[in-house]
Amino acid sequence: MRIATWNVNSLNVRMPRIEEWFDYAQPDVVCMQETKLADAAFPYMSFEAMGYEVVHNGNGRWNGVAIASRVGIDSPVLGFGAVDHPMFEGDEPESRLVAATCGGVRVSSVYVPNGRTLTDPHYEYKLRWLTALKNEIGATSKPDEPVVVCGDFNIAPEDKDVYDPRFFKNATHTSAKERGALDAIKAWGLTDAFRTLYDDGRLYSWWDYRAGDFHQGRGLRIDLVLVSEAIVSRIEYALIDRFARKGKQPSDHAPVFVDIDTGGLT
DNA sequence: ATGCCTTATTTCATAAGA
Repeated sequence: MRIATWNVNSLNVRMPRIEEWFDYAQPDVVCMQETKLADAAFPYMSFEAMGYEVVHNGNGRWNGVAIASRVGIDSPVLGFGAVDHPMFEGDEPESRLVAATCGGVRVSSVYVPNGRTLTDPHYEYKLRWLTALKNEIGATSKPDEPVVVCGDFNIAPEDKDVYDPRFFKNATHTSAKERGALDAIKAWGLTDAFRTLYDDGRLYSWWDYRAGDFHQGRGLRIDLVLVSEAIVSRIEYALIDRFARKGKQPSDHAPVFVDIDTGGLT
């Protein structure tokens, strides 16, 4: 089973690139983030035409997460179901989490809040959100089950996941508290699947649109596929597909996918 | 080894992204 995560940065704008990518990458499950759509506006028929079912959690202009699957979508849950969602400024809950069982694997598509700066209220919100995610996973799954939590974490796990650690020292996406919150999620029983196959730096999943950052190798690895132990032993291949970051109207994120042998899981 | 910000909306300006 090929499972991917991709921050598409507007599904409307990206649909041609998404259809291109589905066609040549042939993913079985794709977790998308930043669809920037309300549920009613989601182009379900376009995905059906490609052979995918979709569950989407979106309420409009910002955020929005989805799971597209051609191996089934069972028991979908939109947002935080098992624990109170982390409210921010009294607003409606933001659309940053959706989960479903696909091909015998419990899959979550997550879009972790950006945090903005270390002194911005959104930074504390980001930390609260990560704690809520950890609690949600713990309340809905067991570590010995096949679990995949993937998405845009807005955290670079290590300095080698950052093009210039000096620039990002004590900054959002790299701070000790953020990495600690990610480590707490991993400590439940999840492993960064990409890092089981690749040790090198400069393997980024996001590059700023500005200043030719992509072409000059200035990026961050912030899109992660976290997998439980039952999945780690089944990893066959993984890749960050930089091709999808090139060309006409790309997202600023590249898709990341992991191939796992699901024989016997379903 | 590719092309020098992009997106949506409360649109000709602003907020957000990471």
